[in-house]
Amino acid sequence: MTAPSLSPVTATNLIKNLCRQRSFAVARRLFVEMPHRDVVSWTAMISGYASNGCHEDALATFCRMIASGVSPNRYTISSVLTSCRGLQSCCAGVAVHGMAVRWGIDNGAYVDNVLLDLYASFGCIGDAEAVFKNMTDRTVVSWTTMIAGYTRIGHGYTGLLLFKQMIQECTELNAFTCSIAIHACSSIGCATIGQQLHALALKTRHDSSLPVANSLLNMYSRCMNISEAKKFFHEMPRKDLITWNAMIASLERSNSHEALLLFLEMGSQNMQPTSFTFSSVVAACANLAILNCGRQVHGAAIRRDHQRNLQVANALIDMYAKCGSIGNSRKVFDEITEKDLVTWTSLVIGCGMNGYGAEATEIFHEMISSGVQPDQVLLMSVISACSHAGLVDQGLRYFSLMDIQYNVPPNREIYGCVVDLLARAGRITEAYQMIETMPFEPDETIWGALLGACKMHKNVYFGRLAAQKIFDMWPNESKTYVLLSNIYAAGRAWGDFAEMRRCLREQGNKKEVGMSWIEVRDEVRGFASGDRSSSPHIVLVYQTLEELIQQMNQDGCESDSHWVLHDFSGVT
DNA sequence: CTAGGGTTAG
Repeated sequence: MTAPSLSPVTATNLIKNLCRQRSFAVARRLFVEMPHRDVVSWTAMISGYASNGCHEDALATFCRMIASGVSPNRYTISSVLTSCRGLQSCCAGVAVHGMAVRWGIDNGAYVDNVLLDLYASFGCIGDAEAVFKNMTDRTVVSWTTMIAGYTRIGHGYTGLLLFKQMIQECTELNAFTCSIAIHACSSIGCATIGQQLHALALKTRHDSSLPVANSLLNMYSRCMNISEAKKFFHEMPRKDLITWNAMIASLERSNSHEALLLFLEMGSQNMQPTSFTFSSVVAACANLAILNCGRQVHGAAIRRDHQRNLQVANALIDMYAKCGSIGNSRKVFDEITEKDLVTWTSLVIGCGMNGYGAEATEIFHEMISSGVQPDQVLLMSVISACSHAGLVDQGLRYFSLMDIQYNVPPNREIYGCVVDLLARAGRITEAYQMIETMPFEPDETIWGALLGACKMHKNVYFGRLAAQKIFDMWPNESKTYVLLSNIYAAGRAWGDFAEMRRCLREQGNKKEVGMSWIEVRDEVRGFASGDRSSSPHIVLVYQTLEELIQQMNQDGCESDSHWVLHDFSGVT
């Protein structure tokens, strides 16, 4: 059958179905061969493209329609606005909005609802708000779009206020709105509202919707403790991939070992892991620094062709770096064709933490030459890499250039990093002056960096000062007492040392022992400093340590073992 | 011929 013999209605339906099957070429030929193309057939073609992700084609078809003298209607406008949003083109969206106003077709809830989403997703929440206020026929979609828009830009609380207003105005509540409201609640971490929303979901029976249940699971893991989330997960009558991914992602943040166990269980339930799953599981391996396991997960990702997913690849760079296998980080990095800022930052951080400061700066410059705009996280990583590699002056140069050359204003974290850079290098006075003159209130991490450096460089004067500041902010932080007492010990200020130890004992503030672990063949072995009973091979370990220290001393390196004794006496 | 939802990373 050829196009001319089809009725316009049949041809339109056919175009719609062909687009849904992604047979765009056939749909287009059918459209072109239609003897008479009215606004409905043009719109069918545009919306066929728009609702199947071909936004450029939708926009181009819209332009041809205008050029051929056919006026759009509200259906056309809402389809083409969908594509403007899909192309992330605020300009195109504003232009189409303007045309709609000129043609007098900007009314109607459908057009307004797309406009809301368009403005909200470009962060122009004020424009969205203006459209919303002028709407005479707000639907539940309008409310939901606004709540989602506010949540996306980090104003979850405003979103929840709108939700409350919506309920009061008796707008029907559906599962869409329910899940986005719960999401808004997770984003601000409010457990009380979260429980109220759970009750509301139960009352309205929307809890049986999987998206609602999944956002409740996410809410429990972000607003309450992980055991609540686990309980909810196990009690869910139905679970889909998103359910498993959400649970694994939340375990990755709290207990990476359990995340790996759940990943295995997911496989035994015949759920196929997605890129989401792999990025969480790779991150879990990174947290545990277990290289062998990480390589196996990498292999599993390759077998399922998820290693090309950018988030997975970025997680792999981080994982290899944290496992000390920076060469593999580089390999993964080199294979990524479309790198984003996180890709570059992951490698810079990886180099920095492995002591490759020069390489970190090289990669940074490579990124700048390729035209990517850096942000505060990246500049902090570069300065931190310089700090850890002892490239003090280079780090200071990046700091002084960041505002004028890279258009990145330094934030408090970056000032903290520079304080650390100076203090670590023994330039304690300069570090202190930096704290005093910076445009931010120093927090306990900044004073902590100074205090740590004072310990390293045995500076009693500034150590006492930094510790005092931290006591003012965190009176019960036993770590501070330990650090300061060690500084006193180093300065032979034994009276002060004894006083600090007395405070520590009086406080009775028992600190958890810092554990470390190492992967030996297929096993992970944990150990703590001073622990002489955790392994049958511990005698051999200490013998080897002694030999290393002797070797270091022979080579002219001063070993600093007396700190170890002070650090762990009194802290259990 | 038209609109809104749940899970990932530095």
